[in-house]
Amino acid sequence: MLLVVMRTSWDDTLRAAGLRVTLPRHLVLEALEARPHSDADSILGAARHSYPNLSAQAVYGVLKALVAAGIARRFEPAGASALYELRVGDNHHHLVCRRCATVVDVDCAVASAPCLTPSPSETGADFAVDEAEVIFWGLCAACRASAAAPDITLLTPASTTTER
Amino acid sequence: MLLVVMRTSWDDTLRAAGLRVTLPRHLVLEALEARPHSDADSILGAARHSYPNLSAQAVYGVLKALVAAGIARRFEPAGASALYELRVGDNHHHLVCRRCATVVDVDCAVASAPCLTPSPSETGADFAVDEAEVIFWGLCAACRASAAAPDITLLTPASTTTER
DNA sequence: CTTTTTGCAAATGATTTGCATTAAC
DNA sequence: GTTAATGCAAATCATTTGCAAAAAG
Repeated sequence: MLLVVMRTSWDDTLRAAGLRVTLPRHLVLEALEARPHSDADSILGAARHSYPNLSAQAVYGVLKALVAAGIARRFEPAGASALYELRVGDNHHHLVCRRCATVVDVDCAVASAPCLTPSPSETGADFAVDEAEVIFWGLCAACRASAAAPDITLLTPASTTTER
Repeated sequence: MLLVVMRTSWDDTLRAAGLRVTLPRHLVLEALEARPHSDADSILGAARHSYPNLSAQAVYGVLKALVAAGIARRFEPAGASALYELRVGDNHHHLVCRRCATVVDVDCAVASAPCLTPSPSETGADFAVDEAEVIFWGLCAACRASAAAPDITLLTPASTTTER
């Protein structure tokens, strides 16, 4: 294996989680730090710059391990490939541009125990909610500006090929 | 094609949307009415009871047409297969049980123009939000009762095979 | 009769799985 | 030395696509 300088706090994060420190893991974490909301494929691409032999399955494996360890979070806004991010446990949500698919973080609008109260009274079902996943769909400023072009594929919840 | 009685309001709904009235479409609508939050496969199974020759692609095609026409809504909570429902345009959200995957509708907690305001002030990004997709994760009453069993696969946002 | 839908088969794309090899601790 | 991770190839699964035959209006 290549001899590379890999000594950041991420290594400690991995150890703290009981995970072995490996180059693939280090690179995936670095890629995610540089570009939050990346999918497995772009992480692979980024990591391969410094480690060409890295396999796709290794990336999937690393991501699964990170998510299981609570180091990373996985979400799947557009239905196609899943996205990952390292901001974990702060109950933030996402803003997704229907045109360019850009994802932006948004802190939860509500104060403390945010969206964890789905109008309990109205809810006929007795659920113990522990997490609220929120995705705001819309158009970012840039796309709104150049929104002239008609017949462009827009994103909708859990879909990739919807015409509007 | 089989000769079947298919004369409900759904036919008018289809016509109103400019879609031709066909048995497959009628059956898919019926299946969705009987069991909201179904995936393509269970819809296929239900529809085949009265029309054994129905193909999976036909169901996908019908569902896509219904969604495009605004008659059905598609969402994908657990990452695996997409779910469909006929409640459209009422901005309601979903409660999903991590254990049994049951999906329950919840009316939006906020009053009128609900979750369409992702703390505009805090949001650095200038987005024009037009829809908020909310999924509440938790455990339903039944699953909480029998929650004794350890090491059971629990669902998490956009994932199907996560151990907890 | 014209156009939309279906049915069938094959193709895609993201992600997972099995297994031998290799690197971490 | 053990055990956990990686690399490689093959396998899954939901969903889509291409095209000819059948049905709707």
